[in-house]
Amino acid sequence: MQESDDQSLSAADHTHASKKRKMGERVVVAVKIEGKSKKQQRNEGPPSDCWSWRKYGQKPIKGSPYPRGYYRCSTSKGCSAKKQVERCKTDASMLLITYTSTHNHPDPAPLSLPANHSPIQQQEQESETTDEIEAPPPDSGDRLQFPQSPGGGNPFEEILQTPGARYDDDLGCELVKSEENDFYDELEELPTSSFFTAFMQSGFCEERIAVNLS
DNA sequence: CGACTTTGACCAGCGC
DNA sequence: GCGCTGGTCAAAGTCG
Repeated sequence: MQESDDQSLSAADHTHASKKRKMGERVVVAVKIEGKSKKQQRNEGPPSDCWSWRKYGQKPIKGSPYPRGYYRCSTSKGCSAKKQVERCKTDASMLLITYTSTHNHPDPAPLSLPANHSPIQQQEQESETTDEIEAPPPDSGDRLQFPQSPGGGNPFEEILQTPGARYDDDLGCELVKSEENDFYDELEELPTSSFFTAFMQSGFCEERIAVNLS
């Protein structure tokens, strides 16, 4: 379904290249979500970032109770941008979004957050809890609540410019806590890669924390 | 009807 | 070299 024709060219090309653990640049973003009803899990997903994403796979990840969802940019046909969404194993209300590759097309639309960003709507905390946590669906809504950056500035920059910065403080997510944290340890390093900056400029409009894995 | 999600299978990288 | 694991493919089903 996905790569057909024109795309299969590049796809076939980067299918090999991008297959497994060799993804070049990645940006990991930690996002806290408040509403966790099933409804929200279904209709809302990872923070909407201006682009539309299409899910193309989901896999249970070893060491994590939650599956990881694989999304591909569907905004533009030939776009190779992808992202992986998984829940923080220590805090189901945290989403870890890993962006790989860059969009090879301009912003889909002004997408303005303010417009359709009905702020913090997650009053909808039904009684259904996280019993069935599944990989969050692609972004479509904005009912996710993102932590405010302490400085009121760009959360990315916050981290980028704060070498020892950890996002758990602001998010209330104890990401760094025990021996399992080698995973998160990797997340703290934030080399300002060109990819990252490009990424930032390309329409990243939610408040979230980004971490860069290298 | 088109776009998207779900799900199982396949393939390739990595560690032992 | 083998097995494990992660990432992708592709068919079928669902939804608007």
